[in-house]
Amino acid sequence: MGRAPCCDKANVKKGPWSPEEDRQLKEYIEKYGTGGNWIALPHKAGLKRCGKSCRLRWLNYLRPNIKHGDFTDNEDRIICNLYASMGSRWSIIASHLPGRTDNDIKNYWNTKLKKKLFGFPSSQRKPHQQQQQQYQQQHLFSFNLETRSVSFSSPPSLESMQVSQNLLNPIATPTFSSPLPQGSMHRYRVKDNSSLLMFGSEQSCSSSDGSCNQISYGSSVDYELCNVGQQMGSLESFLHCGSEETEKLLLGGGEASLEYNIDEIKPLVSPINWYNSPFGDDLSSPTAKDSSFKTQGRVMYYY
DNA sequence: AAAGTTTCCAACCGCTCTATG
DNA sequence: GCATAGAGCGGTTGGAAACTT
Repeated sequence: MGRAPCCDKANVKKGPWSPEEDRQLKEYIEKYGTGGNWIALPHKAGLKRCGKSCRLRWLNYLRPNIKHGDFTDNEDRIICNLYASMGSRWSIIASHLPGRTDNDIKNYWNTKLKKKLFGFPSSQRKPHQQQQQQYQQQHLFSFNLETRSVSFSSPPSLESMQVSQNLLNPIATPTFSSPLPQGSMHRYRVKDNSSLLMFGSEQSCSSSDGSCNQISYGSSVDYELCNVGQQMGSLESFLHCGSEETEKLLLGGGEASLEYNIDEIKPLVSPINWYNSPFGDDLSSPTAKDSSFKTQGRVMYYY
């Protein structure tokens, strides 16, 4: 047996809110508050709406001091920074941007900021299927030991994670007091004894119909790597070093989290575009289909 | 000018978490 | 400890507006 619906769906109004409904809801909440019970609120306020719908309307649109549109560069940076460290935790990200709602930030990320970051100008439109195909082909990431920068083209699958774990000697998963993204988390020790932490949820693509579920992915380096690479690559300068600073950044708190430019954040949030393959764009070569790791000079490629 | 396509965002859906009895 | 209800969250969708052909 499924759970009971939160309201009588047959007798509630759906769709866009009218100015009159807005006025009713606003007046009621300003006078009586929510009473801690959204389910009962619409009836008391004389609205034929579901409680959840009222809550959403109030939180995302009617409550005081809500800002809409025109995100500043500084807000962009904060969003990217937090997305890089914790993924799509929109409510937490919103809590760092006064006046912004999780829904607003989520929409902004999905429709504008992601494209801005990944360099898709709005005029460069591609049919949906073509974009999807391109995305599926680029299952690559590279880790540059010299610059200590990590570039993701897309997250590895769970199966390939296991292959890479064998080859890279996984070490214990570190514990952070800050919230980390949901999904898988892996830490690898690479050739020079530095280590790389990866986290995120998986993308699943169906070979039969070509459809893909959305992914959420991030990467980070741990304290050890921070310590050895303090002055070297963009990742270290992004994350800083030392437990206190790192935790601040993972939590998105503190002044330091605002000091980085978009280019530094790009490699951390991007599932595409920044790999550096010796095969160029020829991803159809037979070797590219092998599920194995190769090292080429200082750069490690994943196929 | 019309038709087709894409973008954007408000709103919905369904799930998990938490409080309560 | 279990069941239930409500709150909150992230993902998805519908449709209007904007843009392209």
